[in-house]
Amino acid sequence: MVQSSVRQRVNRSKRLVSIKDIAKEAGVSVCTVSLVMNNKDHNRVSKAVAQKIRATAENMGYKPNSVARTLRTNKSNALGFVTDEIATTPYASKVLEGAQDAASKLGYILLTTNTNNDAELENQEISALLRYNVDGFLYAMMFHRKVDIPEVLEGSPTVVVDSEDAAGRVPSVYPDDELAGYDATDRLIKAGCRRIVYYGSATPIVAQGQRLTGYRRALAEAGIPFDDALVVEVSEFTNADDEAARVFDEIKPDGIFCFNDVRATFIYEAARERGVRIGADVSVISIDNQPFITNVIKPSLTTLELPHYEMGFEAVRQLVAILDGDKAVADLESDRSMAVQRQRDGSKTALRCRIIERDSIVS
Amino acid sequence: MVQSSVRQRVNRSKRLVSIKDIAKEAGVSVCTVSLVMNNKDHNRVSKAVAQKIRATAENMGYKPNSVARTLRTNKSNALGFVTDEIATTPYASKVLEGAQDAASKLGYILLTTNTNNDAELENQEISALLRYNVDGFLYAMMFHRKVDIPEVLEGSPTVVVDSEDAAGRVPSVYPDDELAGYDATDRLIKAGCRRIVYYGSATPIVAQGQRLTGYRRALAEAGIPFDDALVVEVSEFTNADDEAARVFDEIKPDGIFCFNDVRATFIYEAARERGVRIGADVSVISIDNQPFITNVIKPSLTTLELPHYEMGFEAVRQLVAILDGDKAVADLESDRSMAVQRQRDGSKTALRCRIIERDSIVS
DNA sequence: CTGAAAGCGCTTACAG
DNA sequence: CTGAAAGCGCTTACAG
Repeated sequence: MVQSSVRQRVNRSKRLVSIKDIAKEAGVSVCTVSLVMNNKDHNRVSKAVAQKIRATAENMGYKPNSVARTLRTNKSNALGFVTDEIATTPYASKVLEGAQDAASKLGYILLTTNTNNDAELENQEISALLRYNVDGFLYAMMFHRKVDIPEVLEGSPTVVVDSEDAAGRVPSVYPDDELAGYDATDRLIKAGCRRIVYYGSATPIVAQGQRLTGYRRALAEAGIPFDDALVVEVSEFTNADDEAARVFDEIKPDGIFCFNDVRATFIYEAARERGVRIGADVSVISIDNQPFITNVIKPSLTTLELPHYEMGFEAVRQLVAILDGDKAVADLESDRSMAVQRQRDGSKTALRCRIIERDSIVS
Repeated sequence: MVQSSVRQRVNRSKRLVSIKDIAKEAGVSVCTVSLVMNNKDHNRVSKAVAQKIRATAENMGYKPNSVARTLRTNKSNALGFVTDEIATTPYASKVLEGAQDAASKLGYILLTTNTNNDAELENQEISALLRYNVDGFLYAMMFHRKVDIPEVLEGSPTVVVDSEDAAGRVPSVYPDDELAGYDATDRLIKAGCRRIVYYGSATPIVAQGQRLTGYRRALAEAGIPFDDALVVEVSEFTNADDEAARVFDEIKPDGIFCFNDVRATFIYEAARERGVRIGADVSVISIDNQPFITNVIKPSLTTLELPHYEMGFEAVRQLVAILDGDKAVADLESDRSMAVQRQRDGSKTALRCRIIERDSIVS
């Protein structure tokens, strides 16, 4: 069936050079080699011997066998990355990228698995990773919610990504949706808006409540009274058109804060139909930063970016801190994670969303 | 720094129950247990003893230790998944999802890593996976091109995903771009179009050439003469607007086959400015199926979907076939991979792109 | 039908 | 400063 299997040499018998080969070549014992290879030779192995061992290891292209080390030490330097469903949202897979970068820098590798939102499969997959002796888990969700940590994970250090442990026990890294709501609203206020619609979500997910809270806080700070009539509950699949029409025909705001980029497209369409010019007659801001939307619609959409990459990166940082101590992660700092403001509350880490300025706000 | 580390118990000393524990409990030797656990007890262990062993294993919650097995057998049942850059294209991460599903069904796990298109980093990352004794590699690219397989991969069975090995040696799984060009053009012809523009890419990537070839084949089969003036070379970042204008003002086609959904948005914009009604006055089809584009623009865009999930799935199938033989993958069949038409040419597998019917073609 | 023994590559007390 | 020995959990000839 697969014809190429003939052509491609399957070299399973290949053995990498081992500590034993080096010991033989250098004329010492394996334990001396082990000491040197682990940099534990100070005051225990003579400089000359150590140097000779290092040289022969180099020459022979020695690479330590992680499997053997794991078996012996019960420490794999491997992390399990468990997702409910990869990439239902585009760019959510940036979480994995951030996690991979941090893991790589800290000397860890990632074993990834996908549970398809199926509890039984989830159990199986996690059990499989456990058999490979992973040191800990990233439990990564596709959007911000309260989750129950599966029982199989008990006993393994775990960090939740893009969600919060409902029980409040497992450290969780997620976007600061309250601050995002505040920042978005505040941006409109700074642009001179006084009558600001929150074109929100009809689904009571975590982000909806928190962004609304941030919206209210920004209004309060600016001395603008909160008006319930300016809060619109929108479902992408049912009332988005009608509510967008109502926003322009009845509410007539000078600023609109959209729950996400997809919802913003309905506002754009309604504005276009009415000849209302976004970025000139009315200001619009939203959350998500899906370039295929934000750059394609005219005028391009100012929006806040969810810190997917940063969540993955930060979650690994915290997990390794638990595993190996804070010193182990002290040197870890990425340019991209610099952009993130940490706001710690016990075991929870909320990451700030960066604003991406484009052309939908009146200047 | 991470305060939760205090609260969360790090249970590294925890040992899972081992074969030895079962042997002791059941009053037999470890090798007998091993035989039974691997279902190699037929005619070698008495039924009674085998059953007793199975029962105690069940009771004690025994899970075989993959690390120990790997060390002993030099077979890890782990695959390395190497990408150049995760998710520059949204939904490209579906490749990983497909790979994970197939791997899971075949009893494999995935170690994933990201090379950020950096040759040195790539080497390091692959070496790291090698130390974990992966049995083979998926070398997954983010779009269809000819790639050179890195030297470190030599000696390890490898399958290329969403690209072709330039040397033609390593099996490769990628989208059938010629057929996609044919299918898209043919769909327009079937809708009655006779003057069909190929609004293609200015960059000479593999997909561009192959889709153009498919476009020409469809025209030829329908007896429509090829006209060079109907082929437009478009860059998203420079001439897309101008060329879209030219399409309507000078070429005046009855059908437009766009290289991808992003380019289609320029056609939509130009049509709108001119009052040309897509789906009524002119038919448009494209390739990619980015729902944030295809469902949001009006009328919704008929497009061909790149088989990301299927490529990942199929690549794992082929890799495991190389590793364990065709019989090992005989039972593997996913509903989603059913949709794919296999067209084999030596070590190459081109997967057909499915058409997603929406409202941009005149009916 | 069952067990004793060796060994995969490594680390870690321990002895000298 | 260096080495002999045990052992992580498993599998695989081999002997009986």
